[in-house]
Amino acid sequence: MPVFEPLPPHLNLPELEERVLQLWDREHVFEKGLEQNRDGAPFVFYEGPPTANGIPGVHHVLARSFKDCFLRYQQMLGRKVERRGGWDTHGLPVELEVERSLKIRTKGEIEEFGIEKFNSLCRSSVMEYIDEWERLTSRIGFWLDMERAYRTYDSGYIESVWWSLKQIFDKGWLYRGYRVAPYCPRCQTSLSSHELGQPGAYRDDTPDPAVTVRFRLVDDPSTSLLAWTTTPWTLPGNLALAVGPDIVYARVRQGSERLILAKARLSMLHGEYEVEAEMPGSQLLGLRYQRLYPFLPAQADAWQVLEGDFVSAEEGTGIVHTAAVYGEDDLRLCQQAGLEVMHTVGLDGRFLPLAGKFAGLFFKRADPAIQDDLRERGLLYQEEVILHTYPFCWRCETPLIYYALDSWFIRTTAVKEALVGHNQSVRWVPSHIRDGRMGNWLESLQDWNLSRARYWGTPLPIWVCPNCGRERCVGSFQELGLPADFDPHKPFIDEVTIPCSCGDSMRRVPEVIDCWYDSGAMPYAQWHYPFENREKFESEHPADYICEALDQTRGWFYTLLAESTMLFDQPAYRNVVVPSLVVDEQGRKMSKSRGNVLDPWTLISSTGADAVRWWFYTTVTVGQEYRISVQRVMESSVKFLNVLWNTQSFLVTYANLAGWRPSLEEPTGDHVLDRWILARLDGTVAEVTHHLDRYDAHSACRAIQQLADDTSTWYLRCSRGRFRGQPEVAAPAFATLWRVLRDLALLMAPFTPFVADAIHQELVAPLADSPASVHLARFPRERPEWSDPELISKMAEVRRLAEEARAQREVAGVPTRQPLPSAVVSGVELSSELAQVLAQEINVLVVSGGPGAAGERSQITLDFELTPELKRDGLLRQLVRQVQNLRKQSGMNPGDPASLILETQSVGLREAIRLGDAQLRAQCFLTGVELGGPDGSGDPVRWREVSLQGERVGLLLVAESSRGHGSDIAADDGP
RNA sequence: GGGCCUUUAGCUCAGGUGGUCAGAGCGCACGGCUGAUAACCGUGAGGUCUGUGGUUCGAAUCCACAAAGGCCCA
Repeated sequence: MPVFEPLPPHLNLPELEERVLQLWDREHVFEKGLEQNRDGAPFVFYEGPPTANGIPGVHHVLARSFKDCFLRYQQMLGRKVERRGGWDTHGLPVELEVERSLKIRTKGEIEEFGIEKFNSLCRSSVMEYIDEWERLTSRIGFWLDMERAYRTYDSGYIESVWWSLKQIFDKGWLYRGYRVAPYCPRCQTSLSSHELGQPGAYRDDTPDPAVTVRFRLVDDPSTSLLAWTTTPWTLPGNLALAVGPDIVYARVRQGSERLILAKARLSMLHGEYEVEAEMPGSQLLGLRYQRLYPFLPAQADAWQVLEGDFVSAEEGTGIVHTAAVYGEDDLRLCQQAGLEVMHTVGLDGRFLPLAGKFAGLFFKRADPAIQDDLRERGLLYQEEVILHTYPFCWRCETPLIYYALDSWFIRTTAVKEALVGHNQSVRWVPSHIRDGRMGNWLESLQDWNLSRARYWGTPLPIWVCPNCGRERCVGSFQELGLPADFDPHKPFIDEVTIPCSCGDSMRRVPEVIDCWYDSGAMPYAQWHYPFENREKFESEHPADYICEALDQTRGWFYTLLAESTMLFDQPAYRNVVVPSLVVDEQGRKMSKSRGNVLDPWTLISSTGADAVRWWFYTTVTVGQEYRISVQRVMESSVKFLNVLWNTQSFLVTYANLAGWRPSLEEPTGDHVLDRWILARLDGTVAEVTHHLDRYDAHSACRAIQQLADDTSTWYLRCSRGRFRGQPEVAAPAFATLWRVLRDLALLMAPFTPFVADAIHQELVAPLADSPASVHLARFPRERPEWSDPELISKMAEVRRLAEEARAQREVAGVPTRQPLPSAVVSGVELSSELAQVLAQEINVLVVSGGPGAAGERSQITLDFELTPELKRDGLLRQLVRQVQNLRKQSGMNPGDPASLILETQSVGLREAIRLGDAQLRAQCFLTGVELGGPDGSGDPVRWREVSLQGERVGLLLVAESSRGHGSDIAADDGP
């Protein structure tokens, strides 16, 4: 009865993983792991909620691989690691999906359809692919508690969000204001950045008029300020001109008029001119000019030159025309100057009645009319057509208009310093994001535009009295007398009114909030804080660790930080790992239109999830792009998982053959190779721990891979003889290899949870009292008694000398199989054990030390003098090799008895066989060696003619166990 | 227009704090080893470490500028 389960000859990873999944399921390994660490110190992880209204892609596998490995690591250290899943359920993308399915495009159509029905469709749409998500999550081995997952549309979740908004409202940080947004006058809605990111939203080479306009000075109408704009339709709304205070301006005479513009832009003048004066922009401030149109009501501070930090002298005239409500800079400037801002164009994109002869004109159509008008009045200095990038509505292709809309804001700028400070305390991986992408974002922080004039979202809990204008922010359902299970979504919540102290009824504002606020609220809202779980939340916030892709910097990473700072004056997470993008083999972004999207299921079913995970960890450092393909993942898998599997397979084969059994006793490690590989193991444990504590999976995995490689290509290679030797020789080697593989499985468990557990099941499970899964075991710890840096560096030297020796053999034309009498090593002191390892590896009888100064590069010199005995040994070794080859090709297993019939004319070979008979029988598991000829069957597998040192030799191998039905053997898959 | 990242052999990528750092793997050619192996080892072809300046006794490594690609924001 073999101790270890015999292994299939080749590793079939997808199949193996399915078996491990069944084991986890059967043994409740996930639940047991949580239970086991119930009293451990919490390691808090926040799951960034995805939206399940689309199918998951390869990039989700990436993020989830990184999420998983650090959680498994911490759990193996004994920490209590809850992993509550969550779903992001609100927002415009959800609405757009439903709009598509209903084949409607505008808000009017939604309201006609009915908000209640519409929102109910949104609610189900958002969970449409939830099964798919759960299936993939489980298949890639990401352990996540999906049964208790939070959902941002749950009433309790929304109530927590309301609570938080009330905190912010009470601090005076929630206010109503204007904001300029790209707006589609046909769909009558502003577009989110998400929609602007849609392919085709921005179009290069859009032709637009570019006009240079004279603004005549009030005090001297023969002198004009020149301003340049590509949106003539905004000119009737002009309120001010802006100059840069440090830009140098010039006043020039041209014919009978004087013009003022930036000195650096004089080249745009046509015709002769004469510079009369130069001045900095600061000297122009306050200069008053005649307004172009009398449409807007007069106000004291309008139509003068103001200072604008956004003005540059690289385009136009260096003087910027400002219509307050049609540009972000414009709005800011006019508000700072205390101007009352007003629209000249309505929400339908047409000029308002106040616009005189332009009233009713669609804004784009007004361009030529306004140009004609200004030209006739002599105010147009120059006009041309330019090509530039301009945004269009991705739904209806209408050119967008930057338009100031009424909106609610959170005054994040009030806590800017705290945000910057808390961000500094976070460990970012890769580190540059902290001061780069995130740091810069915080430096140029704007107030958070919170409200959305949409339908499917958390309703903004602000009620306003139409009579007296009183505003009230509601922070709980109880305040409204609503039950806990009330559905607070539109349209239901809009029917709830509050009596106002003035006697009228307060009504809720119509807006919902930015769904990013929802996701940023998950630390507290997932626990319905502060209505429930007060202590739990307060003791576990901030999270130890989060992980999402790079695109979340200004998304979730920011909203978590912002809300946590405003509500609790804390960061929301201490460590954040940020994997970059997954792109195709050529480095291009994956997109449906390119047709280069790699389906995660295709990938996993051909390579296995562990291969994909390992590839993600090892291929590049976090932060770089992942150029993925099935082929590439496969290559990395062969390099590591396959090698490791074969190492295990070797142990299993020979341990079963020798009847060796594992025990919990420590390996004795007397042999230099055992001491060496244990020292390597110890060093690797130290290294991996060091890297994982710093959230560096890449370096940790590379160290593990190096150890696996050393185990296979040096430890095993050099130890093969011992494994086949007598029990007292073999046992320490088995014990050492077993221990290395066991600990490798532990080290790998966070990264390749399937293979690690399969190795554990194979090697460790035969022991009594072993953990039911590698994931219920503890992570290895350093063993100072194994540490031996000196031996590690000496062994590196031995490996280098072995290479040099092989190179010398090649030059001399003597194959490694031919034993040589001796080699002399100089420049390095080798112990006799190491000398023996080297001697065996390069096949010489003796390695001795020679002269050579310490410090100089070590060298080796081979002695190529052959004795008849050595020649005979070489011959015998070549014969052994041929017989072994024949055995393998015949499908025999090591240990299967066979007898050999051999035909040769060579006296030398006959002599070698006679003297080496015992060795030949032992190494090749032969029961008998006879001289004879072919059996006449002509079977090329059984009867083989080979050439040994120029002599023709015929070999016939007869398997003992299968005498009489030898064809069964020949039918095996062979070479 | 702004920010961040990347640019090292045909391909994929390593190279804390500047001084054997010019490397590994894959691929190719030739040879070798091997009863675990789709493995391993050796030799060879192939690189002005994107370019240009600078700091330094010395730079792939630090600084500046430029080019190409990617991402985010506008």
